[in-house]
Amino acid sequence: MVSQPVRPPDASSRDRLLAAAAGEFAARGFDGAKVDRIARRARVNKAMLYYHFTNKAALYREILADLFRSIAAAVVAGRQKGGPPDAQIRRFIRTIAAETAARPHVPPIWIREIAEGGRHLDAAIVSELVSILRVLAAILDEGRRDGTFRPVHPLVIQMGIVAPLLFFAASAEVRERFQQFIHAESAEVSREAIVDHVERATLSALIAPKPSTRSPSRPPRRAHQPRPAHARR
Amino acid sequence: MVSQPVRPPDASSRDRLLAAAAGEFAARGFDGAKVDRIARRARVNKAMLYYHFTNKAALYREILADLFRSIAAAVVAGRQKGGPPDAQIRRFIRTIAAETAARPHVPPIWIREIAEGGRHLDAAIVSELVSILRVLAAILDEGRRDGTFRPVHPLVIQMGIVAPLLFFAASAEVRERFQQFIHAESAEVSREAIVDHVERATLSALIAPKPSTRSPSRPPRRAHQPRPAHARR
DNA sequence: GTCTATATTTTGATAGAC
DNA sequence: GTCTATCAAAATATAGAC
Repeated sequence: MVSQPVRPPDASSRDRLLAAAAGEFAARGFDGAKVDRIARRARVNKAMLYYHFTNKAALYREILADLFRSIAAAVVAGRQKGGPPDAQIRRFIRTIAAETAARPHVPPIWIREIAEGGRHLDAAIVSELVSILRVLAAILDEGRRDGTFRPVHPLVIQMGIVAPLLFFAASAEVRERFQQFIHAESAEVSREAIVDHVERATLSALIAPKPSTRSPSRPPRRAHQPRPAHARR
Repeated sequence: MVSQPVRPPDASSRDRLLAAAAGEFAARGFDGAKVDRIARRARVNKAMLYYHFTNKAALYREILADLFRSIAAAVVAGRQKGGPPDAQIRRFIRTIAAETAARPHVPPIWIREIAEGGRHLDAAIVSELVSILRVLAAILDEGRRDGTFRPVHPLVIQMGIVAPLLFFAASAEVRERFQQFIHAESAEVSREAIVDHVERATLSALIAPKPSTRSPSRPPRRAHQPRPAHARR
């Protein structure tokens, strides 16, 4: 049952194709990515691509699946470390940030899938995405029962966290490209600055207001309450 | 100097092409959009597209330019209404939200441009984007001199605001498509829920902490200070 | 597993009549 | 301004030898 010798038969062509494809898909999107270019980038003959993968779409789905699988795994692992809700939120944020920083092709691809209406997502992939959301929902619920968090839509919080992180990472090229126009007032932004802001913004939006304390120039509006999350199912 | 009769000579083919193209580009991206499909959607002969526009790229740039021009205009107009910094931030957020809600093709296109590294942006378009950022920077600066806001990178705040709003709007299709998988815990989210959250999160992250008050489970970390924004230029 | 053709389809773009 | 017909390039995919 030892399926393969310790060192896989050939770590080269298939893996190189995957790496090259990830880069190409990230930079150009599914339709903009060209099979010839992927092969060339991988320094592999184009026919090899069709030897290893059914077609362009299958190759893309493989990358998508792997991408979300690993992020979901990291998030789930983080959840298991437990701790107080606000610390868990911070960990959630830093996990996403770390994953996107470690693999630069993630943000553009993720972002594009959103814009694309999830046309390339299949059930397996969606289930990974869902498990990310479920972790967050669990943390939020814990915090709510705890009394530290106000009740919120997990999806809203998800977007508040994930969107800025992805945008920041994905926009590196635009920012650099038009640095000259952005002037000094906001030239380079460090990765930590974003992560910090997302942490601060998310948490302070989540923290249930102490009955006494008031924010300076206006009393905080009541949030649109989501149904208590137990309605169905 | 009355350039044209009250009713423009023909509101049809050109405008219909623009509308159809906006939809197609939003749904498929530049490379995924097909000229034939745009023409068909506009119920116009394909040759007409090339009569009105130089080529696919020019058509796309026209849409991009118009899109950012109108958002920038709305934001600048909002700025001129003045008021206390936090109210201005709220207005900024609601302006962006309103613009994206009014024109559903905006979010996907905007998002895609980020992922694309701004490959299709020309100087004119970038200048509109910059003026949006400049408005925000001005508000933030006002708030900082005011003592109500802590010093921050405008771009960080921009992303914290714009990214979730765009994501929410652009993800409508994905969310609906996989509603079944998201379970009840976070089924539909109202547009106001997001806008509310973005307001709350942004403002509470911005508000300079009253020396006395402390957030519950951990003292707020010092932000990574940006250089005071006066260094160069 | 790898490579050289090559088949096939799709797509952006234009010529030229009306 | 509008349409038909058509071209030429690009791009996905495969056959088949090694």
